[in-house]
Amino acid sequence: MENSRVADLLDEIADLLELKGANEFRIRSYQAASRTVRSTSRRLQDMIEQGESFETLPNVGVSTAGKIREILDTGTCKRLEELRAEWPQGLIQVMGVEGIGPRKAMKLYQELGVQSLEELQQAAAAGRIQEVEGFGEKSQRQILRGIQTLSGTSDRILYSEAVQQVESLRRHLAELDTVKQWEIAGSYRRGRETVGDLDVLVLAEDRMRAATQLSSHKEIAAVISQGSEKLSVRLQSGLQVDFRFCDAANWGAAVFYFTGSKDHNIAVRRIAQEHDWKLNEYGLFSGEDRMAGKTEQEVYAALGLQWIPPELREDRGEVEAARQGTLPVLVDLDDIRGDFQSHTVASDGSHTVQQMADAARKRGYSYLAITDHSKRVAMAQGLDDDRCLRHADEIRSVDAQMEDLWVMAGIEVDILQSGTLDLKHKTLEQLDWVVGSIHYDRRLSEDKMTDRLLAAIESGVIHCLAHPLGRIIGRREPLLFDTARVFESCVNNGVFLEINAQPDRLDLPDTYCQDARSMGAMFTLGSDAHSVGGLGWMGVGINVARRAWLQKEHILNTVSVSTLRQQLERS
DNA sequence: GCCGTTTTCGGCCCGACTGTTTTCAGTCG
Repeated sequence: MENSRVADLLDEIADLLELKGANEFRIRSYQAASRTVRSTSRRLQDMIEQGESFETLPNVGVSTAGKIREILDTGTCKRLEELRAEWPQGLIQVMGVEGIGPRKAMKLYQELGVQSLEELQQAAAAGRIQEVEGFGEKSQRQILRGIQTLSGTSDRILYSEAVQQVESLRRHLAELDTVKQWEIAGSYRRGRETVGDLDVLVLAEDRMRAATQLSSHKEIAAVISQGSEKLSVRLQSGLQVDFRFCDAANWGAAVFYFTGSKDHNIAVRRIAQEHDWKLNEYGLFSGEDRMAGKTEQEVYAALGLQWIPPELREDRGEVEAARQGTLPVLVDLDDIRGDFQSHTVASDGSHTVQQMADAARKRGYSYLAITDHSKRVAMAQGLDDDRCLRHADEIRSVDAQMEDLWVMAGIEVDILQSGTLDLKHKTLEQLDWVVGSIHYDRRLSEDKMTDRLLAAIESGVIHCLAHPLGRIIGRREPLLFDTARVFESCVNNGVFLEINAQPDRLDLPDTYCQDARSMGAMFTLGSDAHSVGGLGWMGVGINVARRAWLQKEHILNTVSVSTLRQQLERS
């Protein structure tokens, strides 16, 4: 079982306890354990096999360690089953709607018998919600909106979660003697922020035997269909995986075809049609003759195209660029020399400045910006002016000990409702790196929100606008503001736009980056790591940058430390 | 339920907004 699945079950325990009105610290404790499990780079299964105790993990004590072991052994645990028996399963989904927490979910359950999202939707549509004490017309409207947001993405999982499923598949596939070659295609290969299912191409001579071996994967909950071309299964996590069998002769064509996107395929096929050729998953054909199909390169080349990186395959001009030989050289993870957003125990991170710095150096970075929260983010124990400056001193003393890493004294300062910043300019001016971001007062009119952002950008003290949209994928809508004006102001004021690499943020998203880039914007990548493991999210951020056609020269993280110092001195 | 100890139990995440009320509960980050 994968870490993410264990984390899901711990979260479910926390949710059910919350519904019950259990001790909030106990709830938080399960959530903390879940976060640890989710973000740790060690596989729990591996830890068991190597005889290591889960109690060595932060936020995991005797009790939770026992439950994790139980979950790994049996797929669930007694405590969870007890809690599940107490309340309707659907109430957790109801709690997932923005604006509905445990109390409201319980109230609606008790007053209206709402046990599921569907029943919530019906109750809201019928106007019954606003009749309940404590609710009104606005709550009812917000609930309908919230359900819509949820249903838009509920059938897709985050890319980062898919990565874990793929890792598990990878280990299984590596052990099968029937599988000669395999590749994950689809939106996963294109690096999309969410993934609906996995398309796995498999090269095997004996397909029947391969199918049997594939089906033996421990993570499979059910086989949906099985034939000579395709095996479809559903994993325990709910994710569907389609294995498609190919031959060596059409391998490239199949990889091309199943990587998509649909629109990209159509655009490429149109070129084949111009020549009276036919392009499908079995190859490029002139009449009955297969002209190409072994590799993707061969297929593209036969059509007079450069090979197109999967991240660009969205029919956003890449086919024309490939035809003219003008595809961009996309930024790569290897180009990244540092990270511009990270947190420590000074606010809501779980590691110290020293630990974060050591981890950054281990990754081969030349610089790491420590950007803890400012005081407005009270729940994170954000820093006031005094603490901010003292923290900067601490960062600099760590920096002085590091030979080949610049630990940048920074802050993530909140942009308040008025557009002023949460800390004094005099304070911010003493720091190496200032990112500005919005966490509160999210529901302003578009005009007010735009003015608020412009004020911050024009303040002259922020280097970077962090997670500009403030969205959480599938859960929180983006802030409403005039993106063109904001991007333009960033360009004019030399303020970088962040691509926040938190897997559920990925903010700015690719299409916004493309728009901003066309206006001349420059970017930073920030893992927004809240622990040493979190630095690893950089790779997910790179996907976004690549999908946005960004090159090395558009991204500050690719410059050397000396160039970075020069650039920051000038600005 | 975890953590860090003053090693056996107290502290842990708190401030502000929203929508509902008429003084505040619930939610959010």
